[in-house]
Amino acid sequence: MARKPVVSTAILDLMQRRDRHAWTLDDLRAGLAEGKTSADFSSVFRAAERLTADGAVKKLVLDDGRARFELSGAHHDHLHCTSCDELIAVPCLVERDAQSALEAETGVAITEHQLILSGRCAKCRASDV
Amino acid sequence: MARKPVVSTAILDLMQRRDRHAWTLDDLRAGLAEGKTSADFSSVFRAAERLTADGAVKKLVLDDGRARFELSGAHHDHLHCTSCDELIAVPCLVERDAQSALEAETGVAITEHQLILSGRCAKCRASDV
DNA sequence: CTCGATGCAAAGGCTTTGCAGAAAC
DNA sequence: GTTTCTGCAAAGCCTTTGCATCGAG
Repeated sequence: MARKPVVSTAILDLMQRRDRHAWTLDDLRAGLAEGKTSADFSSVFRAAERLTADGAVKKLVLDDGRARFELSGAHHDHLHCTSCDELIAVPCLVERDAQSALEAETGVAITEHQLILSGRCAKCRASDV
Repeated sequence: MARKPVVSTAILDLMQRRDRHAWTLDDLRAGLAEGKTSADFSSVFRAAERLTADGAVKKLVLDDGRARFELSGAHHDHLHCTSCDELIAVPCLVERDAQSALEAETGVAITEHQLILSGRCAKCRASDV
């Protein structure tokens, strides 16, 4: 390495410091901009891409077509509030036995899954009527 | 209605006739082009959008950012082959009890979920090495 | 000097929209 | 004539890439 990956480091730092669970590229850029290490969008993109490849963060894409990044950790599923767009981590709800049975039946070697539950969070339901 | 929605009709017809489970907009356009009613991309887009709103088809977005459309029917989950990109319908694998418990705990009113299992299908695993 | 990291700008991929023309009633 | 559907073209939204520059070893 001929130069420290300033942006990558700042992103990890940001993600660890803040409470937010999942970040879009723009969230990350905005977050960095609030601090000392503001960065160009493409730099944020490349840093996030690299962190994903390195396994430090995980990327997931929602229906809106935008990617979200979260710190790596134990597998979990997600709850997405369709009103405020918040993404909440929840324990895995997929039946393991059924998944195994499915592999046997279909011949597909399942390597991972992504479950996104959608609804309106308590906050949003309380706020408007 | 002052005009028959030719494209919408052709799309439904196509989806019912062919074996394919999920269609991208481009798949639909190509499929129509093979038949008599080829249509412009925007027309396909609007027809699919309308069919989705009417509940005739369901739309889902994969990690690649492209939307797929499938005929409406009983809820099911999906198995996505990362090699050949095929999308296979499979029975729902989400634990209902756990989902209910989650609603109670989080206060989120869950309206739907989308589960996509990823892996390589038997065909793809057999074809290379 | 060398190599990776960054910024700027432009290109890509897919979706979405504006507008005028065409078809059905 | 009125209404809705279509095609064409253009704009949008995010993501991705090319290229020159910069900075640390």
